[in-house]
Amino acid sequence: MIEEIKNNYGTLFENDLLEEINQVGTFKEVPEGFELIKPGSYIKSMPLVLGGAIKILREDNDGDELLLYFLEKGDTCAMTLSCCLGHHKSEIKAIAETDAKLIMIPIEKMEEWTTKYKSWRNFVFESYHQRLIEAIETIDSIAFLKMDDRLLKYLRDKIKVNNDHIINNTHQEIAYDLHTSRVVISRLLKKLEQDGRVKLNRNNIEVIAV
Amino acid sequence: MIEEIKNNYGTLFENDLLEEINQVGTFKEVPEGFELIKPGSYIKSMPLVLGGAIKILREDNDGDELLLYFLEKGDTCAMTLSCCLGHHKSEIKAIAETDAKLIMIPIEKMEEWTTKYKSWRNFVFESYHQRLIEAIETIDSIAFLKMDDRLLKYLRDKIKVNNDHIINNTHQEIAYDLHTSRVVISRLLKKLEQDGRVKLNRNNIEVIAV
DNA sequence: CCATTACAGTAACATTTGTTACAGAAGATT
DNA sequence: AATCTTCTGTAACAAATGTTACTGTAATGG
Repeated sequence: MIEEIKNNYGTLFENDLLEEINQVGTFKEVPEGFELIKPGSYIKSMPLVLGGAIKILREDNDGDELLLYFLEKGDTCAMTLSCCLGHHKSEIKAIAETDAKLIMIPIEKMEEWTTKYKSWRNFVFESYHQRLIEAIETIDSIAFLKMDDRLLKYLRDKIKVNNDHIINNTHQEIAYDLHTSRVVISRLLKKLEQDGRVKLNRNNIEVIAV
Repeated sequence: MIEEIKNNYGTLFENDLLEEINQVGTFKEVPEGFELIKPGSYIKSMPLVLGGAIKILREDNDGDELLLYFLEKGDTCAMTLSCCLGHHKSEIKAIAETDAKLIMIPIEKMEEWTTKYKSWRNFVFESYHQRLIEAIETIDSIAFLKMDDRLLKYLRDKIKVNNDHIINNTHQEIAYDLHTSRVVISRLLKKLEQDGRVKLNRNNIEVIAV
């Protein structure tokens, strides 16, 4: 495992810390679609992403969803962080977007390392900063963009995290992520196809230019 | 000054730290409407709020605005924090919502204290957590609520931070904060007045029940 | 006091987004 | 092959929000 940790975090953390992560962390491999965090649950360990992508969603009381952002390798979930450190409940839902590899760090260690390792502290601060910025970018999208541009941004993000120009999702699934209706997405995708920017198939969207 | 610091942060910080804040912090009093942070600027000191309220806004490239959240006494601005610690540019705009009292902490001290004081570290983590949650609540509002409910939430927040049931703003100003048009706000406020929930005057909204 | 400006009210209309309903095609199941 | 289910396309319509234009009235400044 140590090799994979070094690949992703080697430049960030000192050797002592890498060694500790290797000692106390639990390696975890999850399949696409696996629910890592349920809203309202308490979290006892924090994931460091080694590979694959994790989708972070917000869910309202009616069960309506909205995609907040994706985590990729080298990332960690700031919400989980703060839930662990502050002993708050989870405010979000996390689903494996692709098959993913993680290391789970027990919450006691996180607190210990915060005191012990400057690099860990910086990592935690930097993670918070990144997530706050991503949350604000999400706000930008919803507040300032119309649905057509939000869809384009979504397609771009999907391509990036999946590293593939083919998006294997139904229109309904996309509608959930963007918190709109299936018909709206179908309508906009059709428009994009007419403009030659995507090619639509069943369960599958081939992105040509977004 | 030390008394005011103790009033707001006495339970949070140990005496040594309070003393240091008193030593190195600069007391600052700003009038309502004062622009504390411009988007895109670099920030060299971090504000701790002693009194009054600060409004944190997001601005897009066209100059369109959206209210993110308010800071009150005992709060600090997580975006500023992370800008300082990570030496990033400001992503937001901060305006004094009311006359406000602040202590400005030089950025070098912040980093020093992060190593030195556990209470400071926890404060910083807790601030990040709060701001992340507020950002997510803002996302909830925009994504899941219609404009009428967003307006109600806005009125409630205003009452809270100003500690006054009279809101001294024009419809246009409210429209800016919620990123919509003046006509829409006038329309919705009129509806609220007809329902007996507010009383409308020039430059001034008397909130009865929201 | 008069002229000017800022603010609020309202109507008419455009646009965007959401909803309902239905049809046909693609897969899956038996 | 016949049936069933899921996914997509489309039309028609409804609701929410945004835009333009014009009004009257309150406040302001000479």
